Amino acid sequence: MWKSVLSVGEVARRSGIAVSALHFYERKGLIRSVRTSGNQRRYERSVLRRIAIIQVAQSVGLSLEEIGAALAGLPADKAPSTADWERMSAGWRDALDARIAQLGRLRDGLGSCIGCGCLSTETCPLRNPGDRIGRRGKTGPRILLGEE
Amino acid sequence: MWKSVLSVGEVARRSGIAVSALHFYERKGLIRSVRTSGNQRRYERSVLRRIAIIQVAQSVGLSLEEIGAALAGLPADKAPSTADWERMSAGWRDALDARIAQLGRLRDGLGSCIGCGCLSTETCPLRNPGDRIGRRGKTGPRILLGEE
DNA sequence: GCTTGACCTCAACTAATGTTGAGGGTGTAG
DNA sequence: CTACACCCTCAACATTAGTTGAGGTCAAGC
Repeated sequence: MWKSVLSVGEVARRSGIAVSALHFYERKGLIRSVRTSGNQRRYERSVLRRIAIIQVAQSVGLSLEEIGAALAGLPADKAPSTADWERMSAGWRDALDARIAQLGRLRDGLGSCIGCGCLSTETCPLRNPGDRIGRRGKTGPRILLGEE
Repeated sequence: MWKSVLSVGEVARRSGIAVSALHFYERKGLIRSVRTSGNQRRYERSVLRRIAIIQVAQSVGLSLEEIGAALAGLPADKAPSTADWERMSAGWRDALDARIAQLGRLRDGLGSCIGCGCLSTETCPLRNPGDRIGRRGKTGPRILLGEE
């Protein structure tokens, strides 16, 4: 017999995400589960795809909130369509491009300042890059992408 | 008369760093001050250079702890030598290069997967990049650079 | 000498992304 | 039917990088 639903432990093993993190994602609304009569979580297989997307998006540098927003636009308990995935990943690729360009500018500035050591507030390109690392809010983790 | 020392407010204005953050950096050992008879902080002018370095290093993606370690190797209350700066910034540029390359691989994977939507755990390059974003510890903010 | 703005410390709070542990229920193989 | 692995909730903790506020002090101009 083929299992059509998965327990939280099975999802954890298959996805490499800790059970506690799966609970957390569920609280945040990123994934959903149904419950057995005994209140245990059971997941559709499509949750694995959803988790895969979450992992990729995290490695791109998105916050869970942003990922949740992106995920909210697609079917909750079916695998996303190719078009859905295409739209999301294309946007992320663009964001990555922007981030890469930004880091490139930073590196070039660093290169041109090596040996100069000026760090002049006025003239040093490193001091006035015009694009410091973006943040969400004033505190918390730095994110990888500039503001969009 | 030319001021040889600066109050915390002056440093804040000149560096663009909040007073509370300067206190914080001091607690973390990144910067130092002397005190007046009335217990107020007074900074050597060289602290501005040090803060500039901190800002650049943060925009490169280093944690304050890493920055502190790098800063620990150079004179506490003199401006760092050109050689000091050269050594630090060269290392950071290399780290940036590595990070840029990593993001490039991620973007390429994203590009090749757009329209495929596979995300197969086995075969999808996005799922097995071999270089997810580095972290310090298991929790806390993502950092921008891979492990070194 | 007094007022006003700048400064002091310390504790508590923020935010994101989870983990850990206590205390107790579930499900299934034998 | 019983043991044992697995699952549940909820609260507290960890980490980074700070901010905010309360309660009190310092310094400088008038």
